[in-house]
Amino acid sequence: MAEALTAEAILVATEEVLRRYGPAKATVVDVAKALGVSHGSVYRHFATKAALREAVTRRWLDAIHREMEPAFGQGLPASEVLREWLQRLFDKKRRSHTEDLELFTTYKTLVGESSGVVEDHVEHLVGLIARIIQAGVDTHEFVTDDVPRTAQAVWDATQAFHHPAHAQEWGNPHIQDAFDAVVSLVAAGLRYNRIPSATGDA
Amino acid sequence: MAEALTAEAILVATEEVLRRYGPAKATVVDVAKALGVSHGSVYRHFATKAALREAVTRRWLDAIHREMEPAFGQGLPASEVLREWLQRLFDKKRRSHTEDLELFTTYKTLVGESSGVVEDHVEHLVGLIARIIQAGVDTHEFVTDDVPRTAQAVWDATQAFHHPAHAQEWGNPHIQDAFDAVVSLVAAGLRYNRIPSATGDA
DNA sequence: GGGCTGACAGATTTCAATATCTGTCAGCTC
DNA sequence: GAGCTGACAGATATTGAAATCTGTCAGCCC
Repeated sequence: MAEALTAEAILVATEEVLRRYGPAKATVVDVAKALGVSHGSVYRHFATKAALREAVTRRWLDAIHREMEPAFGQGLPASEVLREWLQRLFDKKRRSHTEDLELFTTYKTLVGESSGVVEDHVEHLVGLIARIIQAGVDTHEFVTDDVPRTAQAVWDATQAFHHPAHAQEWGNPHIQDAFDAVVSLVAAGLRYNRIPSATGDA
Repeated sequence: MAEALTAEAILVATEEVLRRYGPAKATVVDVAKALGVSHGSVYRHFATKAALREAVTRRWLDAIHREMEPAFGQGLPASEVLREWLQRLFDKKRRSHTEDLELFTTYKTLVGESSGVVEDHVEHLVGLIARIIQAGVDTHEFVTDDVPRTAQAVWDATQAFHHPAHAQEWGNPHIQDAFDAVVSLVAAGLRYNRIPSATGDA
């Protein structure tokens, strides 16, 4: 008898099957075949095919979280930490789009299926931006009276450089220049921004 | 004999057919039927079905251009003109999405088909933003050493509120707050922004 | 003769029959 | 008996034949 079938082994096999056949063709039977078990066994660990795909997506997004820790502690100004962080995120997305379009499309499909997981992912990344902004506020480099709200605004203002719907523009040779322009604009805004609260106005 | 068949009449009929059947089902034969002519006659005015659809798209986008003239000349600061302009654009898109989802989807499809027309459209709107920014620079309200580049940055930073790919988020009750936060951040950035040129850095 | 028609070829879409897949579960195996 | 198998019902996807659509053009009509 082989090793016991674990959820982890199923996830690894599912990733492999998704990579090979793509999200449209990958079936639970394929995953079971790759593991040398009956497909009924897979359902012992994951209630539905959707749950299995969601678990793969979560795994993938968690790996991104690990790579997106902000680069504090090198004496850089907060604007530079923010710029580097956004650049790192952009590079990661852009590279995975240009170098492995099929895998990118696969994950884009998965992401479109499990909105809850993605909301958690976005919330996490916006939280990291908030930490960077807070550091800038602490050193009086940035001005804002609502850090979480401003972090969300930075996220929203840079959608063109991380939201997969904009991926087709990432091949444009001027895209890095456009990125620099937006980040500079945002960074300048952070230095002097006082966002009026939800009802008021400047 | 009826009136002579004009390109204009064909465009009107095509819009009607698209509205009625949607982009997937609308055929050139349907358009001809609505006009009471043979479909061969339509091809006398438009070389292909794609050209016909593109002409409808252009017509629609031109109508938007006419409604998006900036509100200068009321003594408002440039930041307020910009804010009102972006709000007007956002409202227009959001309303057409919530009040007539089918038509919105139709135009989204058409837009996806004719990228050249859309590029012209975006270029026009970014040009309008540039005019607003230039007015702000003239009164020393804004600071930037590259107006067109900054205008593009404002456009890119507000993608979440006009790009159709983000339309599903426009129903979120907090979306207006998110919009205000981004516009405030951008407006603050315009007051103090010096975007480094393509190669340099701050 | 300028503009329109309608028949046509090839491309695309539809539809229904067929095959495959998902999710369940009784029973087998170690 | 904990974990796995494999047969099964209903849901979904595939396929290929038939129908429809696009784009052309010779000829008709005012």
